[in-house]
Amino acid sequence: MSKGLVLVIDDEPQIQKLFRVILTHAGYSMISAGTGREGLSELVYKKPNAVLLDMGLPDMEGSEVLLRIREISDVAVIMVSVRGQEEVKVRCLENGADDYVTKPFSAVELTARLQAVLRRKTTPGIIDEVFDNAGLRLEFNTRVSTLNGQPLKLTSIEYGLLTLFSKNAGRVLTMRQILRDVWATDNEEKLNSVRVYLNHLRQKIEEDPAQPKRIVNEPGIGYRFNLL
Amino acid sequence: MSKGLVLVIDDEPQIQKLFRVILTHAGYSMISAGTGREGLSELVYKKPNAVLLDMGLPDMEGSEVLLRIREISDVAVIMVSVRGQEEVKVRCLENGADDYVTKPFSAVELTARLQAVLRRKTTPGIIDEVFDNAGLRLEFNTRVSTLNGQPLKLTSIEYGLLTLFSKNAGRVLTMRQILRDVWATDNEEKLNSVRVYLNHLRQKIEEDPAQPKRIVNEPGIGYRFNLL
DNA sequence: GAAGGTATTAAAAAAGTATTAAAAATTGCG
DNA sequence: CGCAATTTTTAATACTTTTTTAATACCTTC
Repeated sequence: MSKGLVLVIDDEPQIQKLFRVILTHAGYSMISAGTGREGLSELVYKKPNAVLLDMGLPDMEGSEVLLRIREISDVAVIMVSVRGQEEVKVRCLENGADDYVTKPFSAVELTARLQAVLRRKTTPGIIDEVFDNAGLRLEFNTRVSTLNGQPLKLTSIEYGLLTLFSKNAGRVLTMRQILRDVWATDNEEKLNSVRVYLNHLRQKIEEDPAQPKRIVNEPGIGYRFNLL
Repeated sequence: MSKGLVLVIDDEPQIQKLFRVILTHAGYSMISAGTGREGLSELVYKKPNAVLLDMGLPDMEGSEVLLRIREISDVAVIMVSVRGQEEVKVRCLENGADDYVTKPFSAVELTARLQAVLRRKTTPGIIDEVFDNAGLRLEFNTRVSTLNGQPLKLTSIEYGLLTLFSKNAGRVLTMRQILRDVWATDNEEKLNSVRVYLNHLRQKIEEDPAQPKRIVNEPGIGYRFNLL
């Protein structure tokens, strides 16, 4: 029994082959498309559970394909890009991509991201009343937070930040997304504030704040909140 | 088999008739009295399970009758009043009335109140009308509050605040929620009043008002009422 | 080892809260 | 009705905490 159907949109045959090996080995079924146009068509007719979308396609930009996908579907999309091009990744994440992987990537990394993204998409219970992971607990209705049973004293912004993170655990949030959600602004002058507060939060919830395991930076993109 | 005997004290024959229809239909037996004096007499000799007491009687004030009743009996008493007269209702509740209905009322409303009151009176185990925590006690029916057994003298607003808090123990209430519930307004100019009253309440219910343990502030949000 | 982004820290600024007292409004009572 | 007592509001000031700002140090990658 397949774990799900994955559509790979990539024009390089070797990469296609690589994906096929990894995905089938991990228990997924895979269909492929070599162009953005073809990919969109496959999306409509085969209704895959997830899409792996290469940024560099012959007929159109990956980010353009993403926009078209989002016009018609809420399917899980993982962008596949080469190193660099951070601005593009950021734009894609803000335009609704669920995650991204950078070539070269390992099989473990890819399947882990895929699994995480699928779980988030298919579990409707993310509107949960409590977040609880490895000793960190948030009760959203009472606004109580604890770490290993001890009360966590959080300021209003710290709480907002942690709430945003916990509701998007495993995914990368761009600085802009954080600013918009917590500060309700697009004003880039507040970027420093985000960093200061991430520091505060790390001091409070990381075992070793100098070696953060939960709130990790994705250089040039933003931050990822990991489940432990 | 009757659900119980109800004494109606009211001087208007039509109202008497109305009560009789409603009560007998709901399965109660009913006796009536047209004056306060007559009502008290009936109470002594017939020992009803509940009394419906009209506020406007020819010989004496309803509140006066209530006081006389309470001198000799613990019977369930529901006051019947016309709309308005809030102060009178409050005073009656403080003087031991179990509930009140406002004319005009529906049959459903009356029988529901009656049933609730009788259940409370006859099953002492039901304490959902009481808040009790670490020496602080509120009886919502009678509007009586005590701290370590000593009567707490609360003003109307103080009582409203404390009721709101006790019914939302453990969760943060925003200033706006407090304003809406206790002051019935969204007018932000009243924010200071909330602070002044929180101060009053703390003086009355906190062991050390300078180091409040029950009513704690969540800066930027509002206040949390903690159970001890 | 320069450049770009990131982390850390401390102090300044802003926002929010506590407390007090007196004025205004309301209520209870003769 | 009108006085006295109480409750509620207003306002001023002191105080605390949060948030921002800004300067400096730190990594990583090329």
